[in-house]
Parts: sequence; structure tokens; C-alpha cells
Amino acid sequence: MSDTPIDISHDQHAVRRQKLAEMRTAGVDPFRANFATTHFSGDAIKLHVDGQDNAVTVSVAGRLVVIRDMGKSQFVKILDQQGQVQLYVKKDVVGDAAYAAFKKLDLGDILGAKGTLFKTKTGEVTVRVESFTLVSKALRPLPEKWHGLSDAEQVYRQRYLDLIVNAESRARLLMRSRVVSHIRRFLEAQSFVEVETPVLENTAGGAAARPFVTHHNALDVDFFLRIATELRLKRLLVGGFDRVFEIGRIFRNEGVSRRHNPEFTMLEVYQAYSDYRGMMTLIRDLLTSLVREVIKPADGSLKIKHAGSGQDIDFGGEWREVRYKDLIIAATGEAGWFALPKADKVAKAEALGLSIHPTWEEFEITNEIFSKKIEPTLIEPTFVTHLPKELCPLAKLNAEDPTVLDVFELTIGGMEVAPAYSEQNDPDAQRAMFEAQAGEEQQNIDQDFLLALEHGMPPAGGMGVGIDRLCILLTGAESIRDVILFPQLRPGGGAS
RNA sequence: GGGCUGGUAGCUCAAUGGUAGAGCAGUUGCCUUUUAAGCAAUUGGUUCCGGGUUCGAAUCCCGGCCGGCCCA
Repeated sequence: MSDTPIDISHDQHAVRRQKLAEMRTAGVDPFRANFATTHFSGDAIKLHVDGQDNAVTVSVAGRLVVIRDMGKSQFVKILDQQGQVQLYVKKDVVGDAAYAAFKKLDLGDILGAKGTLFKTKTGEVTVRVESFTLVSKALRPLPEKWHGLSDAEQVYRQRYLDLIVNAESRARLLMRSRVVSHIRRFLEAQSFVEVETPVLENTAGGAAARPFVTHHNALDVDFFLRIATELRLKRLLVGGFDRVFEIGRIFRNEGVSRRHNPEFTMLEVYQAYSDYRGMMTLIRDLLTSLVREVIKPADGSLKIKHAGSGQDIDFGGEWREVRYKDLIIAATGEAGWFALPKADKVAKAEALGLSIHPTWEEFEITNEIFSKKIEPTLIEPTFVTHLPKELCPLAKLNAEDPTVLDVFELTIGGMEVAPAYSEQNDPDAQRAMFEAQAGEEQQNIDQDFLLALEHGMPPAGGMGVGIDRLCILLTGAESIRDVILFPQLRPGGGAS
């Protein structure tokens, strides 16, 4: 053993561990059970009245994110849920011993402080600290203060670090919470009731997607994680819940990409005695109020910049309404598109640069053109109506033209944001549609849902809104991962 | 699943096949209204992992792991 201690000055974790040990030896608790605050940072700052320095006392707490040490005084900043507030710590105010302890604090430590509000000569409202407490010691250093954390993998795997050092991430993810909260208040104000329906299902219905399968041990049966909430919510219409909604986690066992997370959040709304036209009004009112009251564009307009194209999306203008058929005709230049023989459709689609799977049916070829060539160009809010009947087995057929549906797909920013239907409430028509769709796999038909329809479901409008995609749009995010707190990544890798 | 691309200090990034560096953070000093505070000095590396080529590999090749973008 040597008399000289090992030099740990290069190892920030070791340095902090040593400080921790010294505190414990001195009888100081580095991880306190509580700290009494009076205000969040932003609320505290608002209390200051110009020209009345040191008139208001506050107690605040947060993570130490900036330290500017000037010898016998320091300016530091702490971060809480509302943002940052600056603290001014003076040796001759707090006393020599406390000041020495303050100098031992590290960036990342969680600190509580009590003091009075004043305005510095550069105009920043600041807490003149009279007393302070280390609330929780941080044993690991924070990422770089200026560039923040930019390694995408670490941003997602250690989101807590991203939230501490990247203000845009914190703002964007808080915005998501406000969006969801606004949706709840908006719908409740119109007498919709929020319900919760099962995630574990015997049949995965209401959409076309591959489900996750899990196993219930006590019952010894497999369950599917739901791929939609539609069939449960419609049972509630039968039960007399006339206006229901669920903001629910949906699971689809499919690819992971910039636009897809295996679990995502869907709003589904059902309104008895309404129809798809009623849903148009509902979604337009909902989205414009969201932009106006939650996003609050700086210029006072209802315009949001589309991240992909840089184009403005104006929620305040007239929302375009266009028939699916007309979009297809315009995109292909074929007035008689729907009457073309399949071979001609394939040739034309391939000429447009699409690859067509040989087993596809004609409506699938047409829809490939819609989703690849048309949808991405629909940047401003657009209701696409009169979709072909093959596309939505749960919707009512149009009375005048039974080859199309009483539905719309609302497309904004080139993405499908909200499909809505006049809901099918004829049990026989619904059964026929299910049986045709299921083909060989009749056991996948949700018989209890059909039984419920036979008891009588009121006519209704229904709509699904992908909350994640909506948040991508509203926040100008580039990827679904940027609006999900903990997006799915392959296990392993990452932090150790 | 396929194509392209990336992984270097705690973080953000450099480094013609030839001694692995900088800024921030850390450490030691100075500084009682700072704003990426400033000044001086200074520590810190399994270059993602495993093979290979080479006198010599962060760099070239092969395989793997984990990301990103595009496509399916």
C-alpha cells in the first residue's frame, strides 16, 4: 500500500462516490426523504414584481444544470418540470460552512433552496439563496451542456438524460401530454364518456394487423393483445353508452420504423345517432381547437410547419373534401380506371414506379397508388371520401353507390391521421362481410360482437385518431420515436 | 428481411495505413451580478466485439452486436 491516494480526478463517477462517502461519514444524508417546496420554477419567477427585489420568499427544488462559480459567489441554475430558474449563492449570505458545502456540489445533483426573488443587472429573475439542501446526489455526470445528448440510441434508451439536457425533447414530450389532456376535456365537454376496454382479447379484431400473442397460465389459454378497440366500443353503443371514447394502447406485431412503433396510442370515438359527416365536424373542431389552445402558433394563425415538406399546414382554412375515385383518376390520368382490366391496372401502376404483388386484387393495386402516390402529396387537411367497399369491412355502404362506403380518411401532412365511418349496424351485412374476409379462418370471427349487433346497435359515427402521428404533425417531429417517451428498441446495446 | 451508413474520453466531435487529439465536463488554483461566464494549469482511451491482411490498423477485409436513413 502506498501513502499517496490513487488519483481518481479523471473518473467523475469515482470522484462523486468519494464525495458521497465523505457526506455519509459526516452524517449528512445524500438521499433525503423529502424537501418542502413552495413553487415550481416558472411560477416562482412570475411572483417577482419589478422594482421590488427581495420582497417574496420562495422554496424551489430541481436538478443543478448550470454552475458559474465566481469565487465567493456563484450563479447556478436548477431545472424542474416547468424549466430553469437561476439561484444566486453568496458566501456572506449563507455563511462560510454552507458555502464550502455548496462548492462541493456537482452538476446533476438535485438541490432544494430557499431565498428571495430579485432581478439581476442583466434582467433575470433570480433566487437569492438564504439556505439550501442537497436533496439527492447524482453519481453520474450529465451529458455536454451545450450540444446536449445527440446520440439517437442513448436519447431513446436513457430518455431521462435527454429530458434533462435537451429542452426541445422535454417541450415536445410535455406537449404530447397536453394534447392528450385537451382531447379528453374536449370530448367530455360534448358528453362523451371515457371507458377502458380489455387489452387481452380472445380474437384480435377491428383491424387488419398481426397481433402479439400471450398466455394466461391459470386459464391455460392464449390471448391476443388488441389491435384496435373498435369492436369493444361498439358493444357499448349496444349497451346504451351513446357517446364513448377510449384513448388506448394498441399493439401490432409488425415492423418498427420512423412511422411505426409496435405499441402506439389510438383514440377511438363513437357517437350514436351521428354518422361519418358528423365525425367530420368533430375532428375539425377538435384539431382546430388543439392548434389554437395547445400548440398556439406564435403568429396567432392556425398554421403549423410540416416537417417533411417545409410547407405550411393551415388548420384554419377550408378543409378540402375529395372522393377517392377522383384522386385515383387524377393520379393515373385514366377516367375509366375502375373499369380497366387488371392487366392494364398492373401495367399502369408499374409505369408509375410501383411494384405490384402478383396475388393482389384489383382494389389493392388501386390502393397502392393511393397510399404511395397520392396520400404523401396531401399536406393540407383533406377528407378523402367514398372509399371502395373492400377497404373497410366495418363501415356502411353508400346508399346511392353500394360500391363505395360512407367513410372518410382524414389525411394531413401526407399521413393518414383519422379514418371515420358511418358504422355498420346491420348484423347480417356485418356477418357476411366478416365471413368473406375470414375465408378459411372462420374461427377468427368475433361471434359475440355479431350477437351484440343482433340485439340492435344504434346508427353511429365512429372515428380512430392515431395519437402518435397526430403529435408528430403538431410538434413538427421527424419520427414517431420523438413523440413516444420510451420507444421500442432492440434489447441489449445501450447503457451499462 | 434488403440496400446505404454510423459506433473514438462522461458528452459533442477530429485524426492520408505511421506517436489517438480538441471543446465541454472533471481535477488544482484565481475571481462577490454571471448568461455556452472568464483566466491559468492539468488528468483522462479495451477507438463497439471477434477474427484477418500488413513491418505497422481507429482507418483496409470478413463475421457479429447495437443504432440511423431508405426500401419491403
